[in-house]
Amino acid sequence: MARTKDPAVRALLLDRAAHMLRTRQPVTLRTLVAGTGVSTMAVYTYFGGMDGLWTALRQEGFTRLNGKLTAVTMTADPVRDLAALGAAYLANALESPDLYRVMFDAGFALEDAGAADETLHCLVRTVERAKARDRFREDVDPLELATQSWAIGHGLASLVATGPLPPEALAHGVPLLTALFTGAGDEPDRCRRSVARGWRRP
Amino acid sequence: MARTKDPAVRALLLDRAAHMLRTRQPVTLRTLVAGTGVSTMAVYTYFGGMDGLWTALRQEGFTRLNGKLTAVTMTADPVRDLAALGAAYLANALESPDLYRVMFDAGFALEDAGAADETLHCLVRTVERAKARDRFREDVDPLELATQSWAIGHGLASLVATGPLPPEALAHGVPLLTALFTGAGDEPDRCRRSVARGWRRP
DNA sequence: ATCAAAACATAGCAGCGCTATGTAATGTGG
DNA sequence: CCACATTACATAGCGCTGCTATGTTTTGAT
Repeated sequence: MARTKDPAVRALLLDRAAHMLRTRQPVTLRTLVAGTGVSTMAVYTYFGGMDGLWTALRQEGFTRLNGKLTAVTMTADPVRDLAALGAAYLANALESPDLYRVMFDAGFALEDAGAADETLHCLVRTVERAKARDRFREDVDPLELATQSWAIGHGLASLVATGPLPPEALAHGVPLLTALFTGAGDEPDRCRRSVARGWRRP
Repeated sequence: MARTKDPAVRALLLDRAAHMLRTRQPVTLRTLVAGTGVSTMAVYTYFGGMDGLWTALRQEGFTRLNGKLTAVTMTADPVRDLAALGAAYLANALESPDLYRVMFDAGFALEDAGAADETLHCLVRTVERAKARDRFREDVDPLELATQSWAIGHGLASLVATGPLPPEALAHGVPLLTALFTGAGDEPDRCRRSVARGWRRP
C-alpha cells in the first residue's frame, strides 16, 4: 500500500549520532544527516523529530548498558557479582560519558523507564541469588537493596562523568558497597573480599 | 572614567532566570530580557554570553545550597547532623530540580569546583566532629567519608530529579547512610537512631 | 494496471546565540 | 568645570537551529 521504512537507515542515524556524541561533535539535525545521503526529513519519518532521536538514543544507551551487565560472568559468589555489576555500570558510564549523560538528562521520560527497569532487574536477580546463599538477612527486600546499589553506582558515575569528582573517586565504590552489603547482613571480612574481587574485573 | 555596571541588573537577570527555570519556562536570551527593560546586550556585559549566565546560575545554585546546609542547626550528635545535611541536600535538590540539574549538567567546569568544594567541606567538618566524639574509627579519612556521603546523596537526588525513581525513594537515604556510618565504626543501633532523627528534620 | 499511501527531497519559517555598529552616559585628568 | 576616554547599552543583522509545508517519487495492496 505504501513504501516501507528501511531499518538500516534508522540504525545508521542512531550509530552516527552515538559516534558524533563520542567524538564530541555537536549533534544537530543537519550535521547528523550530512554525508549520509539521506535528507533531514528522514529524522522525522524515523524518529518524529530530534526529541524522538534523543529518546531512541537513550533507549539505545540502556540497551548497550544491559548488554554490558548481562555480559558480566556470574560466579558462585553473588556478592562479588553484585560488585562486578556495579563496576560494569561505572565502566560503561565512563566509556561513553556523553551517551550516559543523554540517558539521564532532563529528557528522561516514562517511555524510558522500561529500559531502566531492566537494568534494575539485573541487580535484583543477583541480590536474590545472594539471599538464596544466605549472604543477606532474610528481611532484606531485593528490590530495595538493588535500588540502593544503583543509587551508589549512579551517584559516583554522575559526579565523575559531570566533573566534580576525578576518575580516581570510582574507588569509593568498594567501601560504599561493602558498607551497604555488610549492613544487609553479609559477614564484613568476606564481604570486603567479595566486593574487592568483583570491583577490579569489569 | 566610564559608566559602572549596576549590580542590581545582574541580580535581576539571575533571579529572573532562576524563576523561569522554576516555572519551567524556556530560558533564552530574548525571553530572559523580555519585559525587564534591559536589552539582550546586558547578558553579554554582565555574563559574557549565555554560557556565562549558566555558570553564574550554577554558582548561585551552590551558594543557595551552601546556605541551606549552613542553616542546618548542629547538635551534640554529629551523626544526626550528617544525616540532616544529607536531608537538606536532597530537599534543596527537589525544591528546585531544574536549578539542581543546571548545577550538575555537562557544563560543569573547573570554575564551579570551588563552590562544590565548599559544599563538601561542610560535610568534612561534621565528619571530623563525629570523629572527635569517637563515633567513627580513628583510621577514617574525613574527606573520603564525606565524599562517599555526597555520592549517596547525589545519586538519590539525581535519580529522583531526572525521573527514574519516585520521590518516595528518598527514604533510601536512611539505610544507605546508616550502612555507611556503621561501616565507619559507629555503633549500629545508635547510628540508625541518629540518622533517622537527622533525616526527618531538614 | 491503478491508485492511495508512505518515504523522501527541497525550500522556507521562526527562533536561537552572538556580534558589529552606533549612541548615550559617566567617572576622571587637566 | 570641562573635555575626553571608556564603558554601558540599544538596534540590526548574520549564521545557525529544529521544524514544517509542499511537491515528487516510490511502492505495495487491490
